[in-house]
Amino acid sequence: MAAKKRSKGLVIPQGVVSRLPIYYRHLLDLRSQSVERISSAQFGEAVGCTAAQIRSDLSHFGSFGQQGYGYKVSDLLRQLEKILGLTRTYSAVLVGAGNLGKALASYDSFREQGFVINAIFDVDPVLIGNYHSGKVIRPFKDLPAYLKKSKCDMAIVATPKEAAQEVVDVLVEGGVDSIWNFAPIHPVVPRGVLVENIQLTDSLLRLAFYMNARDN
Amino acid sequence: MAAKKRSKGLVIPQGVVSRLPIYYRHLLDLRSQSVERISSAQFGEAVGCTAAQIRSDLSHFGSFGQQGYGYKVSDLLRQLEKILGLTRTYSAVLVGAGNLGKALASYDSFREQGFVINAIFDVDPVLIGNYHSGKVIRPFKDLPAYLKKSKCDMAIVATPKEAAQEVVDVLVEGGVDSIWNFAPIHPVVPRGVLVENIQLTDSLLRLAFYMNARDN
DNA sequence: TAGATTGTTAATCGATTAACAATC
DNA sequence: TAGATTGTTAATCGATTAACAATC
Repeated sequence: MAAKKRSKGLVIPQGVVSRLPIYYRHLLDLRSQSVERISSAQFGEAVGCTAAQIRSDLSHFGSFGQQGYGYKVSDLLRQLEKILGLTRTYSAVLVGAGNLGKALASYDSFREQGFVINAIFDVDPVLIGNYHSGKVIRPFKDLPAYLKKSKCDMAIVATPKEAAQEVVDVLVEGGVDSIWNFAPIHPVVPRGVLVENIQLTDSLLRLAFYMNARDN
Repeated sequence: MAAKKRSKGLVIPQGVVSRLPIYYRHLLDLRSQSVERISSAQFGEAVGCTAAQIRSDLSHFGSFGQQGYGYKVSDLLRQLEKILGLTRTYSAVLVGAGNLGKALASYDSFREQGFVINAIFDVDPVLIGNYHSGKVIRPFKDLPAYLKKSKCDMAIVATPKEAAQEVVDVLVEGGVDSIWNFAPIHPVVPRGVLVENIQLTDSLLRLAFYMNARDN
């Protein structure tokens, strides 16, 4: 049975993982339009891939469809929520309260998805003590003590490049094992610590590449 | 000759394009450490791929190394700047002056890379007329007129989900053919218009997936 | 020259797609 | 039941890697 593969430790290909959030988003759309069922063919059409890919991707996690019918939107949505781990909440700390950090702290859709920022840290004395989205900005030096007291499922790193590795080290030292990193580096972490990087500049450079390639 | 393939219209695989910014970033690092030469083996080691992949990726664009020596950092950097289109500047408009838009407007590394935001637009009467990073926030309804007067190489879309497609339509109508989109949709655009999406939530969901998978 | 390392070709690997028996 | 569509297997496609002749 396909779902068993997971617990056997079989890895899910990266490509599959990248598509799951797309599927999930589309299912939310379908639900909001009160669509009850969808076939893999319709689904593929909507998200821009083949029906076979939809079915094959989902089969990594189990059998969620019904022959001759397709998938029930509400069922598949519930399954994807389970797969993506959206049936619980996540407590987070944010390090870096510059413009980007502030933007992330006040981004509602994260909270709606169950990610709650419980504390904000920065080194800048000008920022420390200020309130942002209902939270006081704390001095970075208090981070280790904070992590000792408070459970923290993940950290958001939105510092400048230069500070990022040190920040990650302090977080890992404090027991944080999942990091969402916006600094333009690939932080080095011990095995077992997850890092998901958002490289804004890389994305911009890809766009520049394609602009350039088109014009040539 | 490999470089010729480009002008013949041969497409560069997505994977290659995604790695170019990583290579570029590492070369900047090397230069700042005054490293003069590097072999594909050292390079691969540093960025986490094989030597063969480095050489194969670069060979899509030409022959930049020297047998028995490797690559001269300054030369390869110059070549990558050309490939990525970083030898010119790009004029941009920003639509959406919320927290994320403001963060992007004041993100120095974009300007350093040659991307200059010339105008900021929003629909919110509270924001219109305010200044941010030296630019006045203009009413969105003035965007078409602005695009008629002013050259614009690309647009940054940092609006809520609901507004994004309409904004993209207005931009495309106004002649903008490259869009850096931060709204959580895949905008529909005519052929020939480039869209690079940054899906913050998708990235967060991938992290959640891996957290969940690890704990099971 | 001898040693090192490229650019490229061939071999391998993995991911995507097409096809179809199973079955709702 | 007949029609539709799944989950999965086999075929295809493309990307990565290993190997090596070319050569600095």
